[in-house]
Amino acid sequence: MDVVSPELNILLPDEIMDTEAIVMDDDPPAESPTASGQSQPSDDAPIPMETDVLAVPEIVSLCSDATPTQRTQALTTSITTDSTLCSTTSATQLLLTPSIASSSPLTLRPATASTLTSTSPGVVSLTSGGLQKLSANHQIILNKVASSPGADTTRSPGTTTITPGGQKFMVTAIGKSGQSIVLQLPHTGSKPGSGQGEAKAHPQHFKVLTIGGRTDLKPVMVGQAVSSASQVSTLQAQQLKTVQVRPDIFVILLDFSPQFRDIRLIVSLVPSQQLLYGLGRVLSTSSPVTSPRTITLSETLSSSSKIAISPLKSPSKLTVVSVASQVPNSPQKSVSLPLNMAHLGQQILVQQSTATSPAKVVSSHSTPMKPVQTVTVGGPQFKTIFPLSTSSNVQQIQVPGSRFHYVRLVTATTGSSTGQAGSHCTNSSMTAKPMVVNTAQVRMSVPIIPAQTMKQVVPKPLTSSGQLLTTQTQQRLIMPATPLPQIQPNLTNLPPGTVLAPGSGNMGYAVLPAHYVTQLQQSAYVTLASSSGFPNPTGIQTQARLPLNGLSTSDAASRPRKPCNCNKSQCLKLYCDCFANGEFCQNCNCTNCFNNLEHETERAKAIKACLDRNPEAFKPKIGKGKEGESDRRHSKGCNCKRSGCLKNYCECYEAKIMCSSTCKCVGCKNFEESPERKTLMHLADAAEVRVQQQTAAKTKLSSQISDLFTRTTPSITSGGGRMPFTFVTKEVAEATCECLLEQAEQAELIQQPQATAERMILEEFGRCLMRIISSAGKTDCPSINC
DNA sequence: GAGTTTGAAACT
DNA sequence: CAGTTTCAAACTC
Repeated sequence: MDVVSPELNILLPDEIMDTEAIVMDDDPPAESPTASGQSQPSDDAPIPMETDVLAVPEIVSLCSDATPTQRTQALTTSITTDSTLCSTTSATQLLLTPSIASSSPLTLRPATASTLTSTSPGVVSLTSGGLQKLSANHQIILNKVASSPGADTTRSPGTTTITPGGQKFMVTAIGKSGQSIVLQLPHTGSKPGSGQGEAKAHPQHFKVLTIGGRTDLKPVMVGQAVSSASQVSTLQAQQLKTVQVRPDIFVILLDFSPQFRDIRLIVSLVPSQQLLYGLGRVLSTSSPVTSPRTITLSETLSSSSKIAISPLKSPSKLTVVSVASQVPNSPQKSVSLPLNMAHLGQQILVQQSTATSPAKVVSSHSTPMKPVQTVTVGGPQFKTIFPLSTSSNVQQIQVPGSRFHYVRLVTATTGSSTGQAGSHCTNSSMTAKPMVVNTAQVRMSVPIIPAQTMKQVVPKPLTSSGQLLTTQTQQRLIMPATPLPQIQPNLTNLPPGTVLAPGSGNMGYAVLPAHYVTQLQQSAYVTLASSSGFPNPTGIQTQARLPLNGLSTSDAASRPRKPCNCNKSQCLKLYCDCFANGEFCQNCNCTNCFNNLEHETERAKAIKACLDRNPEAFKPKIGKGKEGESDRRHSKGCNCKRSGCLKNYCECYEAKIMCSSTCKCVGCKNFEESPERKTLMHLADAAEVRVQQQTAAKTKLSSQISDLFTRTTPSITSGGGRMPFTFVTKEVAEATCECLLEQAEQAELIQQPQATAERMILEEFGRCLMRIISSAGKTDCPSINC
């Protein structure tokens, strides 16, 4: 099912996600449409609140249009913060993990509640100044819900009640008086608003939020299911606000402690009846938080998914993770897509939709998630959420003029998502005030170039439509927010589907180093797995075992990258290829490496320093030619002295381009008419051709032998088996001769003496015979490889 | 694998 | 900008 992410995209204007920008509206909209079509008039007295809300629907049923059966699904949400990471690695994790039980309600417990008491079996009330009562029914009621079924009528301002056995999760007094939002959560075998006893028949599993660590608050097991979940946490929520931008989508604003004040829970009911919820965070300009954090959102309804997103360091940046879930009865599976963009404070909005695929553990590259792309362009804060297609892959995109590599997350699924993406952009640009480039109008000449081979690979221009892959449904461009003004002009060439969003202040541009996502995925998984007490699905530990530098197996194969061996540069200098390519060091041999998540600050400073020294430090050195490789040239030119520019010391030679007038090399032999260069090229070409011919010959031989098996009649047998000579047909003989000729040519190329050449040929002949004999001895059709 | 060579990056 | 130093990759043995 498609995730209607544009809604979220539209529904998340700046003022919603930006704490600083939120303008509380004391007057609710006269008509506050609700997804459920219900109306929850609130005649209760105004409840004191710490914050107001922009708009509050009376009742919003997340699955209002869903059938009772569809409503049977339940959610369990947990937000945890690994404080240990914060202390040790300056990284904080925020985990939102609805999981465990299929019948668990969405549980959100801002744990900054000063007190948490268990009023009755299965009922836990926690009180805080800004929190409201939470009822673990299959509803989330925001603001007043006096008449809501299952609501705790005894609630009081600042009280949050969690009733595991119920079917409602109620949050009251978070909005204006008389206003409420009821998030109807599906619950198996129970009606919305049904009593607690029914909930007992369907044990609830709670996972409690943990964000930050208030010393004055003890982790509390909420309900019996919490004990089983063993995921007790503390959420430093001091205020809870709700903002409904549209009838079907609203945002729960959780004002946590200062360091977590930017956390947002976004819940939406998309037209497809999907429940979308997720975390978003905004770093306000006043946010003192500078330490890197990782936000991981995970959900398990009948399925689970995880998204890890690093929070932003730069002010007014936004990271939103949204998870859409449905598939009430689909087999359990684990889906993970951590997106961590923490390093450079990039903007990321991620929306995920779990698919109805059979139970399986999906790797990071096959996860049925729909990553979104967000490009920060500068200006006021903006956020966009796009649905990310399932089975997304990561492709690298090289933005002209930028050495950084953008990542395009594409999906293997075919469909009309491309147009949909454009539509999203259009909608976003129409709805959202911040400027959003309609990518449908963008013409992108962005090649997808492996980062490591950037200097060597001729960029592949896109088609006129800018569409690289016809099968991709979404193009995602995720860029960290490192300011790279120099690439600004090139952003106009972003591919369709790219969303250009204004950044915050001077942090105009976000650049995603190559394999940023994949690398961060791996990192996030590691971090996730290390989260204390987190019920890590088995898939998490296995799905993110990416090869070098976060590359997928296929990527690694196509773009092998050497691990660096830096010792003194901390991998924060351009000496380090990883750093120079905008990648994290992973599986490298470096020591004292700072090019990782744990050293965001240092890395950001190093990037800035490099840019200060050379604003084009991260631009590709090899300029892209207009018509291919012939026009490629080193932008700066080499400065070789002794290598003659015919060794890999020379960047030009390494990039397989000839030196140009920009080079300052001495004794250069890397020019068109250079005999030395021609010799090298000839040898290289000869070697390549030789390998190809040899491969072809061997393949042919194998094919001939295989064919022989199929054609040989059983009449020619000896003792029940075919005689070896029956396999030496004309075709086999020819193929063998080709192998021998290839061997002879090879011996000649390497200038071997005649005796050696003869020996090589004979050895090859012997190998051919052995293959033939071996094939003859097999009963099945063999496949012989020389 | 250790040592050397090399040239870009960093520094002065 | 030029000279020097530092650094890590490329190269050799």
